[in-house]
Amino acid sequence: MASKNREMPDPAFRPHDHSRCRRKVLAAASRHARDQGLRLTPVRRRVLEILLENHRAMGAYEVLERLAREGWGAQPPIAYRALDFLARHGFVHKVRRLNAYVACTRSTHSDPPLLLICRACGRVGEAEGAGISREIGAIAGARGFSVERLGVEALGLCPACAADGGAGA
Amino acid sequence: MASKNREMPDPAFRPHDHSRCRRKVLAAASRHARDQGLRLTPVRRRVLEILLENHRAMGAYEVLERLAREGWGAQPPIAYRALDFLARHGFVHKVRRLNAYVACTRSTHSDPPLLLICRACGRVGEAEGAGISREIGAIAGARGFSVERLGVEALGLCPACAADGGAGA
DNA sequence: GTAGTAATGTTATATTATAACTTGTAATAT
DNA sequence: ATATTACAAGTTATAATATAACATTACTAC
Repeated sequence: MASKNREMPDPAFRPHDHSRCRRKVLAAASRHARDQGLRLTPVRRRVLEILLENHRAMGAYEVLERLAREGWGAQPPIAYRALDFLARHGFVHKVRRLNAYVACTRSTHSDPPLLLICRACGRVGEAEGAGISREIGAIAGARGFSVERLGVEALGLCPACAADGGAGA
Repeated sequence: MASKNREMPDPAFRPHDHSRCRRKVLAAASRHARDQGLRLTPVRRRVLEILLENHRAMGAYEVLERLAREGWGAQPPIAYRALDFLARHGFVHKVRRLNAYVACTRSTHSDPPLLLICRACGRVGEAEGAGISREIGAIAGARGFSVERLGVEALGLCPACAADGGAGA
């Protein structure tokens, strides 16, 4: 077992072999789509690839611009529909604080992650949120509230930027 | 001690003496502003009052419309500036999932709450998030990420709407 | 191959938010 | 009291984000 993710810092914040990282996620996504009977069509796949180019979140219009330059439709719904599909099925996460989208790089597309947003470099990491989710569910449940969807976003400084003094990336 | 809030369901989801609820919060806000040297000016106070009319979140333009009808400026910055001020100082919370604002009804304006958003009736409750915040801080910290701001939003059904079968309010 | 369904393309517009500058108001120092 | 300063409110304009509605194309099941 080469990696035991539980106590590893998120790769998003460390130098790593990103082209491998990207390929792995994409392959996993393809498999997941096939298994679930989801249609990971060319645009959708391309949007995922674009988001996977780095660990930053991109706005819908930024994605759209890329698509347009590559010959896809140039109207907002093109990007929004692909992003909505990807988000609905857990391939990407919507970062509400940024009105932007980031590719999910975790192995599971099920439970919602804890998003770690670096305010200096803009990179977004994901921590497993299962424990937190359970706990929040319990707190809410004690108040009679049943949680259906959960979003947890932390804004702060990633290790690298904290080392830089928090000023820049 | 009349109420021990820790294991009480949020009043937002139960019938209660709302005019008392509202007055209490407003009085506490005034006190807080005075103590902190914050200028709770007429527009700002009025915006807080408007949000306090019920436990739902309102969009900035909805607030603006109210202000305009009451003779205040009718341009977006009027509303946004008041809302930004109130949010910066914890008098209201921005509900990112809704792009809307809800008055904070907790006694403390310090730590970030866990927002409970009912998808059926639109009411928003707040649970104390201190424990959760600590835990998230720990998880992030273990990855070298230092959390500065945290947002936790749960979408689901409040007790009343769950009893209704989740269809309406 | 036809019918039904889902995805894409396109036009138009709605919604949310901010920049930049002007005018007013309140606190502070003299 | 009045000049100075700083902050708040008003105004104009526009930027950024998102969706509705409908036409066309592609895939799927029969």
